[in-house]
Amino acid sequence: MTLSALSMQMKALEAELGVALFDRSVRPPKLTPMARSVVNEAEALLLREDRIVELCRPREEIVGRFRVGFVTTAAVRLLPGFVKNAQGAAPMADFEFETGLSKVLQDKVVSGQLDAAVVTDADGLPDAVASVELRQEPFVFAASERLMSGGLAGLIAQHRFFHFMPDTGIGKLIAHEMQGFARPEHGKTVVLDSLEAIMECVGEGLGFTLLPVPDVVRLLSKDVRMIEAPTTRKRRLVLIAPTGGALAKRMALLEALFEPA
Amino acid sequence: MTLSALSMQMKALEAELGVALFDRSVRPPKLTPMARSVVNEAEALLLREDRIVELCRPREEIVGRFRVGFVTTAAVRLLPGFVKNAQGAAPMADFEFETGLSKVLQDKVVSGQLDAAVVTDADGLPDAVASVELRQEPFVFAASERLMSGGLAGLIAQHRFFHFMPDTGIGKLIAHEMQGFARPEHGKTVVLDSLEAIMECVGEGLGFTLLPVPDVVRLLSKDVRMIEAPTTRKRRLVLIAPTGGALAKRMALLEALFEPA
DNA sequence: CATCAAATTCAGTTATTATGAAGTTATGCA
DNA sequence: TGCATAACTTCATAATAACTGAATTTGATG
Repeated sequence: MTLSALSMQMKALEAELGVALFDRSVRPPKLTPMARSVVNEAEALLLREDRIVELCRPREEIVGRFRVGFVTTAAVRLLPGFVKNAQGAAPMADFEFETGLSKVLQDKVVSGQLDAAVVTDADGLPDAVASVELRQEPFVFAASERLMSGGLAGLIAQHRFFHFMPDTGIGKLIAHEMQGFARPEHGKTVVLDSLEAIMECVGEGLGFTLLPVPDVVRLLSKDVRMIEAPTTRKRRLVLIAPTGGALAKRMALLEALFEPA
Repeated sequence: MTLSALSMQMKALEAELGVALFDRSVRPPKLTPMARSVVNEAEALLLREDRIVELCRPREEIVGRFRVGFVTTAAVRLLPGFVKNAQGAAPMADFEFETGLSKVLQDKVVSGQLDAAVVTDADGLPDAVASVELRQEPFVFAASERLMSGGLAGLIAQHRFFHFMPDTGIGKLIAHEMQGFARPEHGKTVVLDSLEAIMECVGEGLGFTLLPVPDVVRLLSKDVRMIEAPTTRKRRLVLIAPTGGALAKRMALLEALFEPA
């Protein structure tokens, strides 16, 4: 850079900021106290600018701000561990989270509103998303010990059934399994959208339910016993991302963030 | 800004950073996760840029990074209060400090290496500096009670004199005063460059000294008594700044930072 | 698959920034 | 103190970067 160009820039900056930055009564011109403050700030500014370039340097690590969805029933158990793992294994990445139903999250992944989501894979995934399986969770019947005297068949035939939302991922699997059992016609099924509420009712001896093991275990109260479901497909928790998207190639890295501590 | 110009800037930024920022397979193009991170950083960057402009906005307050000198013998007492006051009354300013002899600091103010300094005004100040008086400190004789029996005249005539550096601001005033007293020819004067050491010796009963009141008081040990000096000029602590400099007009604001809490 | 709107590319223009020569101004030495 | 010198600034001009509008390509919609 020419001295003349520098001089013009100096003048221009003084005009722009509206303050005297240089004391030209001496040679070489010296910085005013105000200018020293400006330099201070400016150096910090340039350092931050470098951080953007640094951020974009190619590396074997997840970098970016990702929007990740968690199906409500899994968020409680998977999200805390994810945040913790991300802190250590993906410090250059940050995440925005939202929870919702599997179907909703899946649509948002397809439409690009989410970069990835953890959903229940009940009836297959569209081609538009790539997926990896995170967990397989078997279903169990759960009921108070007092209702168990008639065995599984008696339990199902005689007591109230607490059914988690039949139109959700988990719910569809539950409904499917229940078709194999004879059930009284009316008034014996209660649909609820809260795992916590279901398990509370079960704990009170108000009936039985059929849910994935980890949820039952997490919300278990004393006197409640579990009976393995004989035929049900397991609940598959899968991580999905748009096919061909940047994340689809990084799936393994992202998947690692879901490992139990 | 035209859409075409925007498009070109988008492409240029991607080339500069070497990463894909936009997913152009959809309309409107959407940000990649990496781009969202970049946006995050960039917004913070712009905010900091505004801070520089804000810094330069004219206001009735001291703004800038100032280099201030404190004469060594005053730094102990004045600097802590100054820092404290500055925190409250001049939050937009910051300061670099150095300590040294009055003469050295004064030269640095004249040459512009310092923006201001607190010095002892022993024999007048050059035209090149503006000044305000911060403190007037009378001199006192100090000696152990045991040496006081012969009064001031006896003290001076018979005991060892601890003389603070005669070539400094304070030292010159001390030397001037001592000319009015008859002193034994040889071996009775010890020159020291440390107020602390002098007062320690005086405390041990090894002789007497003549120093500004605040320093004596600060370092007083038991058994040491003070006698007011009869004729001495007081020590003047003055704040100086280059004449015509930016600070010379703001002297009153700066002076306020030296007010006792 | 055709159509339309949206985004990009390209060529030309304008605005910004840099250069080199000429003119000022502080500094140092007689 | 005054003159010579080097340092800085100013000005005219050249180089570069950014912008605009028309033409083209490309994703979205029926």
